[in-house]
Amino acid sequence: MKLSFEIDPKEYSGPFNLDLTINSGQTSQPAWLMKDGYFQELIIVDNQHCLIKIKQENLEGVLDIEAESEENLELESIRTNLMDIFGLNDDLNTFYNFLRKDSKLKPTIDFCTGLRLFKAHDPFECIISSISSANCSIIRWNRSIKDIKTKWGKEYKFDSTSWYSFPSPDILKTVPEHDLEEMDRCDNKFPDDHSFDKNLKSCGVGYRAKYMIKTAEIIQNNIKIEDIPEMSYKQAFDTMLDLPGVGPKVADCILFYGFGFKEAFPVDVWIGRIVSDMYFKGNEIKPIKAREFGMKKFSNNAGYVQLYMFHYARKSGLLDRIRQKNKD
DNA sequence: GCCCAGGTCTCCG
DNA sequence: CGGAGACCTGGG
Repeated sequence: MKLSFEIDPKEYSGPFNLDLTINSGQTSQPAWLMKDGYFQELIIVDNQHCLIKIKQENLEGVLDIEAESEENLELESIRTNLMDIFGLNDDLNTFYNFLRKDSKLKPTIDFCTGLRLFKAHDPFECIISSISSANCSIIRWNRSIKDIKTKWGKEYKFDSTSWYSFPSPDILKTVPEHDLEEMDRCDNKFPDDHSFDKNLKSCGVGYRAKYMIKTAEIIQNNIKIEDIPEMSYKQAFDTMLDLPGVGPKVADCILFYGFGFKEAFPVDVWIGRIVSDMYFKGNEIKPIKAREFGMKKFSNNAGYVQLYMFHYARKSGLLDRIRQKNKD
């Protein structure tokens, strides 16, 4: 099934910059592939995998969307999904009024106009990729996620291009952790080239491999992912903390980028330093304190403020100054 | 070849 | 509870 439709700016409140939203380095998922002028990704709609191509000709214009799937899908389901993924239900005008009331935050608007939450299209993938992102470079964990998809995901072909879904918890919980385990499982029927590369460590995830397998198992056995959005923030946070490889920073990333909890304030070293610089005269405060500060001060806007703070710091030169200061 | 970045876990007081 | 050190890998 193939269909195309548009989303009109009248359907959402405030500006939207698709390119900025996809490429601002938000920690939920690798950026969507840019090809033939469209951002493209395989997403899940009504439990079906569906290839989305989306384009924004100009910032005031409509979004052009093409969708393709093996089964028939409701256009309205796809629209609802995309509105959710790109934060189009968030009222940016109201948010900007909030930013303008804080002299420290007001300047972020000019650097971030149209930047929205880029929400994960698959919450389980978001949980695993957030675990792989901890203590790891963006390039490395993006590559890991791609590897995991090609090794254990299901293949979908559209226009002779192959797309791979992210494997479900019941698949991921059974994958071999490292090459020795993979070898043990193959009953001495070695591959011709004697290479063992269908194990998690071969995807470059390092010591996080065991966390991911255990997390997949816990989710499969003890957690209903669809219950999480119904929980209070605190309850959801504690649920995430029980997963191995998930600390406060990763938990908040999962809650904000994966489930859309707006009161989460994920603090990595950089956000910690930015908060220290903007609100504590450069006196370095501990990440856990920065988190408490952000949640209290920004409440339901905390997630978005974090997003805007980081992008602003990158573009305004603040981040470079902080970097320089930390070298001395 | 060596050192560094980057959150979480584990261990120790 | 708070602090210190280990953890895996890619890049400079």
